Amino acid sequence: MDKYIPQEIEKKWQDQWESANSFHTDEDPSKKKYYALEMFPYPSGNLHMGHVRNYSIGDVVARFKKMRGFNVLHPMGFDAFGMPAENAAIEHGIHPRDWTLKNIENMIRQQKSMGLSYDWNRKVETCQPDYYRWTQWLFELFYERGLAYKKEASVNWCDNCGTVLANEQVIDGRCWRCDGEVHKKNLAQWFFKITDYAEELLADLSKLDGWPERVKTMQENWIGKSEGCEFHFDIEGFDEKLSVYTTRPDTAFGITFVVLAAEHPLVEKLIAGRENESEIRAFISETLKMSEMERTSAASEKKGIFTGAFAISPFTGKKIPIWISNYVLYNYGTGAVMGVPAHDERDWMFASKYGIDKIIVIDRPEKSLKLDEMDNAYIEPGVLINSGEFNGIPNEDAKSKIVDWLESKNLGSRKINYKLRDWLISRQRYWGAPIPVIYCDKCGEQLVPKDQLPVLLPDDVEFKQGALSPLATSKTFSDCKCPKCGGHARRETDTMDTFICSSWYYLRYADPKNSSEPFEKSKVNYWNPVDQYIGGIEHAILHLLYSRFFTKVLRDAKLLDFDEPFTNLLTQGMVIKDGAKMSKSKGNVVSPEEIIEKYGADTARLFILFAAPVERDLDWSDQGVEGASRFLNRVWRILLQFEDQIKTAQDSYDVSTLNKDEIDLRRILHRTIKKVTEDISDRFMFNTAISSLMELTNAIYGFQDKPLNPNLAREVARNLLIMLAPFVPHISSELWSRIFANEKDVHEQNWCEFDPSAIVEDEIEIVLQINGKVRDRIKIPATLDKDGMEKIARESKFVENKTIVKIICVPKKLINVVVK
RNA sequence: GCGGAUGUGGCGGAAUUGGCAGACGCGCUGGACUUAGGAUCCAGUGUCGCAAGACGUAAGGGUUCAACCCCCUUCAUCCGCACCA
Repeated sequence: MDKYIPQEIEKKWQDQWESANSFHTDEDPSKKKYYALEMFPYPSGNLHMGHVRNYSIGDVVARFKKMRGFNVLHPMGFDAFGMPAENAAIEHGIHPRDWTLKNIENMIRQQKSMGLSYDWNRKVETCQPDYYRWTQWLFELFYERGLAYKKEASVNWCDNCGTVLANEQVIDGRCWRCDGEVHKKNLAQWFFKITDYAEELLADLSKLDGWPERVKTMQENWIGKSEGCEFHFDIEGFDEKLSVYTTRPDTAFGITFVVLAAEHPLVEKLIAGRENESEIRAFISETLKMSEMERTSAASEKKGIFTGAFAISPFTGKKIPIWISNYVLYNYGTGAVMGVPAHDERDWMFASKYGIDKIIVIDRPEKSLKLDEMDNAYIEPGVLINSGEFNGIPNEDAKSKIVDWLESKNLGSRKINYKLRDWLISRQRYWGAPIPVIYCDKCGEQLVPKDQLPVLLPDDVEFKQGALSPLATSKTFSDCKCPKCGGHARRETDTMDTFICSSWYYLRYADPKNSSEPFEKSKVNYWNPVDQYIGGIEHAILHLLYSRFFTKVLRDAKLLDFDEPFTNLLTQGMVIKDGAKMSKSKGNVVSPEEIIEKYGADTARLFILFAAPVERDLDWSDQGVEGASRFLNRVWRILLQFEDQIKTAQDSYDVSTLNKDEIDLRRILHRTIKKVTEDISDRFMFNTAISSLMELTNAIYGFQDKPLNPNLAREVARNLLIMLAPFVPHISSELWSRIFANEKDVHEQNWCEFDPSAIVEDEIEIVLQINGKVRDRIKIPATLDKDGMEKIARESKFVENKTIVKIICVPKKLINVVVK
């Protein structure tokens, strides 16, 4: 018997699959389609273990579904635009394109060495003109639909990256990519109007039954819907109105101050000419200097200053002092809030600090509130007091009654607010899809005509750290003709956020070579939505929210006929080692390439699928890898030991010729088929599926030194290899080709079915409990009914001399006798 | 602070509907084969106990004939959000 040498067989099978075009897919309306997709990688140059895990999971799903008869789409591509390529250009003088393409080449080589069942004919690379042409085309579609606009705004700026960032890309006040500090800057930038879809993006989360709850919760929080009302105050001595937004109109009679954000446009008017104007201005500039982080931290101190102006409460007619404070956000609601210290914790702190009045307007049901006994705002439910005609109404009911009142007096109206902001999509970088817009002095902003797309990236640019838009340094790029008047015009020199490229790639896979449109509608409607999407939790908001937005816009544009891009989402856990995420700085990185070279791809895949459930973090263990390798060697040896007998055996045979041990083995086989099938298809429990395959293998070893019916050996080998195939494709193909030499490759076989009659046992072991404690294990006929079981229990020596209170029988499981 | 998750041997983890806790793997111990073993095969391996047995799923309580699983309280760890009025 020859030895299992993965290095030899893996390459052989990879080449064979590639030359046979084994994983090529076409639309086939006669078959049920299945679209398995792993998040495409950024081409950093090398796969890391997170990729290996991601692709191993996806490959099991794709191969399994294929064996179950689905027409499977399983593509791979590269999210190829982005900063690192540009940093390489800055640091090493290599062009981002060359750097990226070289990295892609290496990563494809590594992916191929894993034996993944991708249809490589469908590869997409977002940095290629034949792809970004359609990214630009989609930008124009958004523009034409009023969903892309340019405006001057206070935006997030990362100095390191020399570009603006979307809100979603700012993590704890830092850049998602380089971790550098982000600060605010006023710039004219392009936005996508994702807020138009806020309600649908929120509401449709309920359709996503196949998504993890926590991802949906995160998106829900990010969209941040709140229902309340907006109303306005008159300002004493000014012909101005001051609007505020609140979710607590029921507390409105308790307003004792109003607070403006430092940026609020009214501030300037209100403070002009006050005797302490310079003091107020100093406060404002100090507030504006604070970083976003400091200002929005709930922990930071609430500071404020009185403007000297008064609003008039529409509820009580009283004068309400107008303050400015650092705790009011300008970009949410109206940038101004009402202060009700008795019933809001922030207002309580603020009022306490500056000696502002507090008025209780919601009273506690059990015991009346007294200000001097309170050291906190009262935010529980209660009944309105000090609220004029609304006194005595429970506060929840009062909310809508007071809004009705405001609406009837034309003072305000119901209002829904979202935390979600429009998506800032322009970037002052080179390595991205140029925004296809032309500025003409005469005709204004113009889209590049569709037949002139793509707007190609120029080569004559300078790459400099922190430089503004490298495209602006090109001699040739900016100058152009206005598509409308033909006069001199200039191009937009910003590029698009790479998240735009990745917001539609899963659609392009359906029709990757189309040169007349982004994709053919019928093809996208056949393959999409993605049936199973697999990737890391880090995209819970960013990519997954943007893709949902894109899908909805494209649906409204009638380019496709579904509402959600990803029917089922699996968020894999991280690969960690020694308790920490693998990282160069911690020195705990395990290189996939080295593992594959040493043990083979099958071992790497098997270990990573076996070591932990897919959604949980996986602790890398070199010894665990050894264990996986050991198992494959065991499979290799035991199957080849029976090779000759199996070859001469029959596929259909009379199972009544089997002896008792053989019947047991056959039972284990069919139980394993049942379990593995369920574990893969219903639960994604690959770790337990593999463990039962190990148990089956252990059971075969019981026949290592004793005769095994060749027909059964053949049945076991056939099914074991079919079940192993999605996990460890190479060794499965190799053993299959040796044992079932004149049959098609194991990956072309149908998945196995279990034989229910093989699982049935004549005699089963049940547990006898006395007062819930296990006292005995008894063998009984499987057909024995409750009465029979009870009889056995009564005759048991463990019941002797005891008074039986009750007997509980669970068929096929246990008997519990309650005694005194 | 709010929201979500997790907590089981020396370790990774099983236990699918409330019904034998610890499957499978790692590690460890012993044995076989062997010049040798870091290969392979076999056996053992939750804790205490000579044993019968008792105890045991973060801690405490509850429901139940029966609880890792359901309910209540507390703790720890991780993740997300975090002045959103």
